[in-house]
Amino acid sequence: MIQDARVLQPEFVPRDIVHRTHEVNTLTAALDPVTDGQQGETSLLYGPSGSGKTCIARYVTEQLRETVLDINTQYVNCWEDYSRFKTLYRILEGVDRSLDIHRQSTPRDELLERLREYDGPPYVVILDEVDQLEDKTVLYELYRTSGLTLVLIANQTENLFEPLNNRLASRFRTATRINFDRYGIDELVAILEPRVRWGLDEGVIQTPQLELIANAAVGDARVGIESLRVAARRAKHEGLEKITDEIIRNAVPEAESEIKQRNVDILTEHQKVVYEVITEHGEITPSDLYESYRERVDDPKSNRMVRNYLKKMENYNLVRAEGHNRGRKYHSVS
DNA sequence: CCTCCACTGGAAGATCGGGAAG
DNA sequence: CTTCCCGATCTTCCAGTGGAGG
Repeated sequence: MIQDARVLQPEFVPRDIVHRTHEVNTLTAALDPVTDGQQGETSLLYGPSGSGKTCIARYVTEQLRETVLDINTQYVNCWEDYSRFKTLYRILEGVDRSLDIHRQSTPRDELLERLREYDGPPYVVILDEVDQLEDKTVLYELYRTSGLTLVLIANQTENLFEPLNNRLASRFRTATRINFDRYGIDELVAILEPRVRWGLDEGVIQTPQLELIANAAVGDARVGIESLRVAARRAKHEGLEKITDEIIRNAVPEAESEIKQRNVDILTEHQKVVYEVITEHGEITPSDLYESYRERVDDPKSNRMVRNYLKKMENYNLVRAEGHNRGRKYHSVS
């Protein structure tokens, strides 16, 4: 059934990109100065999740690494490294300058200074989920660091630079903007096909079934690939020769709930309680929510802290907030 | 229409845990 | 050992806001 499970991982970057050629070319052009040892243009990739932003960014930098010998690249997921310190640390890691910063008591600006001292070859840094950075000023600090070329990735660009003051924000608005749309059915099928070819035994799944997946994934490649993986795993588990339509119909919702479950797993105990209260009620007002939370835990956190938890869970797409001020209600996500 | 107040989210400072320096 | 500094987490305080309910 399964030949190479790596190909079915969402992080897998294919050798050839058959779509998004315009996006690839635009990003390649923005990074072109790097091939002459210069600093590239800052670029900003934006669009809905599963539309190929991360994949394209990694693909283009991979290509650069193959054609240009003298270059450093690093991928930073700001969702995981959401603080200024963690982001800077990860970037230093990419040029092996973080070795002796295992200690936490380094002077406040040591990390940024080290980065500015860097005088090696061009350094391309991908900042994924950049809208999740809680201290956006680090963007400006990085922008002003010579030798660094930034590739920013975000879901939407609406309020991204709002926390920066106007003068700084306007600099970022001149970045090369690359818009990603949702994949169409045919495109999604074409993305799944090579993964089927390399990842699965021959003949276990046919094109019409890939269309089923593509339809259900509504343009989200991550959901599509995850669904394919779940379907193959299920078929293998049931000892089937082929992936049936029945399996696919169940695989897509299961893939979606697995993606969600991964986010639930990383919540703290208190956050999980808040999450449980919301899912049990389906819809609840802030005061009722905090009241229930208080009853369920020993040593409850403050109301303000629970609001931070809620914000975080909203970002993780685990809960939905509706209404403003007194009309606010928290919903579970179906 | 107006008023009120539940709710949000920024700011500042306290606390905690951990690692380094004295 | 103590002291100091760090990031991370959390609390306290509060200004601003706009929907509920007269």
